[in-house]
Amino acid sequence: MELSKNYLPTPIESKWYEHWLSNNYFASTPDNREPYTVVIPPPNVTGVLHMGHCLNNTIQDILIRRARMRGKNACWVPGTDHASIATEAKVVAMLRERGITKSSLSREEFLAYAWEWKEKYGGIILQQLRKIGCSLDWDRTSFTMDPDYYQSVIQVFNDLYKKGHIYRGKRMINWDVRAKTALSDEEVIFKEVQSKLYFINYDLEEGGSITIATVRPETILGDAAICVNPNDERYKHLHGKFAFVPLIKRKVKIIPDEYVTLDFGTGALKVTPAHDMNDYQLGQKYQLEIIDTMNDDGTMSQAAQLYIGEERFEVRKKIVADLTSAGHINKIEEYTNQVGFSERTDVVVEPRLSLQWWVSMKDLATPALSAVMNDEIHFHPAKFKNLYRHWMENIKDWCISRQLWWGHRIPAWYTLDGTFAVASNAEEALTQLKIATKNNELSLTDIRQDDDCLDTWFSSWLWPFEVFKGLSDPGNKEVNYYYPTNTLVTAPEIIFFWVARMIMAGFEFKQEQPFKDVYFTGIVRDKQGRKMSKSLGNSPDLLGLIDVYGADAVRFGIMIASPAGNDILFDESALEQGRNFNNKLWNALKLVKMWEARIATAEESAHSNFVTIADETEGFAINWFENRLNKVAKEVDDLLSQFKLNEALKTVYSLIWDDFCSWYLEWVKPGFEQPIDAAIYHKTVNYFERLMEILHPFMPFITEEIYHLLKDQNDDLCVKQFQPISTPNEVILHSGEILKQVITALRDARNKNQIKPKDLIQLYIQTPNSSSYQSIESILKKQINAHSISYTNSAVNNTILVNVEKDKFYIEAERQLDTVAMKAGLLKDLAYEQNFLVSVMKKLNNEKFVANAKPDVIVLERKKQSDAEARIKTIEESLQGI
RNA sequence: GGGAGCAUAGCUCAGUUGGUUUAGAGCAUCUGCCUUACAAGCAGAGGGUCCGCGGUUCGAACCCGUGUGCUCCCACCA
Repeated sequence: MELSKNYLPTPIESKWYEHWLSNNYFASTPDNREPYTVVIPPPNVTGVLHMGHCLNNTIQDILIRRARMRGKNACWVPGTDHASIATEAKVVAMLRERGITKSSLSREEFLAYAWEWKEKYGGIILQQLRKIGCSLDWDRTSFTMDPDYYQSVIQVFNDLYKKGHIYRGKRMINWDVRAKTALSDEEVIFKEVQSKLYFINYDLEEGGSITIATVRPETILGDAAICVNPNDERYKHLHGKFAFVPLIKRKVKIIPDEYVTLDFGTGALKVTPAHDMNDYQLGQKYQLEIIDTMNDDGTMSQAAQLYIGEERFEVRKKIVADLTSAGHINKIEEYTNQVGFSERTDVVVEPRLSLQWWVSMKDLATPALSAVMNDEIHFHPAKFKNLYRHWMENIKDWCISRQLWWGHRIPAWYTLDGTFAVASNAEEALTQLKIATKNNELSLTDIRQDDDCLDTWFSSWLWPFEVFKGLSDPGNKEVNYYYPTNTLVTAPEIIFFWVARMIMAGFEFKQEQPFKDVYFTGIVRDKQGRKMSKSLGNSPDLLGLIDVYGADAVRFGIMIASPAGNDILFDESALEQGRNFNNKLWNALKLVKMWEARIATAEESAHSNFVTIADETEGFAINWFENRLNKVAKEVDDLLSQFKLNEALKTVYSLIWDDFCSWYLEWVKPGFEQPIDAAIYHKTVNYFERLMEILHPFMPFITEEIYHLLKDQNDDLCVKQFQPISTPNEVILHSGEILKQVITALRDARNKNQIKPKDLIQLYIQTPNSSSYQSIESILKKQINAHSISYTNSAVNNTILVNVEKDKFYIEAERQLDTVAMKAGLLKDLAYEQNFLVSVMKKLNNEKFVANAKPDVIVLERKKQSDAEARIKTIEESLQGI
């Protein structure tokens, strides 16, 4: 079979993904193996695959594939999140394009469109995950609004309500006065605008006046107090005194509170609890009256007393004029501030108080905090523990109602007079309401369900157990087997939104932690360190990149650039490195396939010049690489156990590229058009297979392909089990390192002396233990292009001298020697060694060091000393010879 | 404003409890090679005041203090 010049990923990737799927390799069912479970952080149904997903899911796939190859029952659950805000916005936009406004539709009609949208676009991202090779158990695909899941969310709401953890409370929301709807924070766009800061005099009850500063003079009609900093000397005498709101003469108290900054405006703040978040909190603290001076369309209400029914910005102009004529305007300054605008209608957003549903978090947070602090749940990297602790210790209550239709509708029903009941369904609510209102005549048509739906996170916090129907079918076989899950892989930005809440939900509803390890990925940024965003247009087209470089190269590129716990600066050059690595593997395969065609016959093997595995030299190469393989396999395994995926990949990369390709294959490579010993060939194939095993979790496609091309296989790498790792022989490994060092030093000498690569040299070795070199002679010859190697007891004249450790090497070539350069090189080496010796002797001559340092440290320093002395002696001898 | 984190080669990062490190890797750079798997390659090399200052210690990239610069999260200021 003819192999292509370069590796061509596309057909190979689709071939193997189909093959794995048709063999059900990704499907998991409970059995007697140990489970390894990962639930995907469900992407939004609106999502299309971007770099963040790619990183996140590549990591999960590496963990899952490794677990599968380690004999675990690996189960990776896919799914999507209904993402109420994002999806509703998409659906509204789609309707707008069709000329339909949301307000013209009933809830049922709107939801029909939303489901239509979800069915059409909601699965795109899951399809895209197949492209990057994710080995997800597709039979388990879940959705946060599946019928059972939906019911569990409702049940959780009821449960928390019964336990007294859910309550109703006021909250300031973003109100769009044109669309007459609440906006989510994401839908508010802050723009810098040129405003005016008005300084307004309020008359004091005891005479005189106090001046406050505001950019919204129309809201003074809702003022309930004036607040000053308690440490502000200017106002200390006014604490507890009264002032009058201009125009309407409402009497308001002057209260001291730390909230007020001394150096802004006049240091005196008007407090308007109905129209400002912070003022609302001050109002709560001091039990101030809440005067809502605005209607839902942005006009002034009855409570304003003045300008009733007039539009807010008109009122601003009028009230400034009226205040001026009444002599209350002290001054007006230009002022630049940030003002929120509605994404939908571009009108200025009005903060408005409304009644919302809340979860009290203190009790839920307690077990969730200690689980992480006691490392029952391990955070990787651990630095996120601090952040988590700080947030959990200062946890605020969670507002769970959203003014949206797409989501889990809040299971609360109201009578006309506002009496409400929380229940699983309308019938149950009716029963409760009949009792509450003492009205047995009440019917289903008299009660109305809450219009709002629940925060998306109120469903996704159940994800780790509800994907196994842990609540809808409690104690079922699956949840008992797979829960708690093993590893959660997610971005640190949702540590509070999602991770913390899943931990709370796990303890609250399953009495058990949801996962054992949490791996926080970095944020994917562009080359300049900017976050990837649609508006910057700096997110690359991932599917396009996969087409160009192949999925394995994309996986490689993103992982090699992704240090644990740090953000990744994405650069296409990393993908090139991945593609080049693919080619390297492919070419190594081609070399081995060439050998396959030239395996030595019995006669050839009997030939006296033929090298076999039994020869010392080839035996050394085989022996060395086998040990090297075991050594590095263990390192990789340890790194992966510590979730250092990026270091693990670097280590495998270097094992394959440097140790296997650059050293080992060159060492065992037969001479030009020579056959290869069968035993060496089979060993090589076996090593190559093991390398493919180790690399498979990172680059599944090419490794599977090479695994099958190497020889006929009756299994697939995807489900193969890792071969056991034997303990490496450090002595052999060390000899290998010395050999590499000698080869490199001699090649360097060739380079520096401008000996052409093709020119053969004659090498003389001066060493006390020539036997150690005799066993590697033919490798050495091949690697430095020498026609012969001999041993000597004294310096060889007219040669290039190279020192490695205590041994001397003389290169004889048909070239004029540059003794000046050679001497300079040796002097440089000598200076380095002498300086090194000085630093060692400084320690050893220090009595305090000898008295205080650990004995093994001193032994070490003494060895450094003798080694350095020996090297200096060698160099000095060499210098004398020049 | 409150909190968290980071600072080591041109870039991205390793560097385990302070001592085999006058500091390692990959990428980039430079030199020489179209050598019979691979020029998307091979061989080799150069490159660092471990952010500044002070301290602890026999010994500091590592521990402590301080200054500077950057990043993120939360609240965003009338």
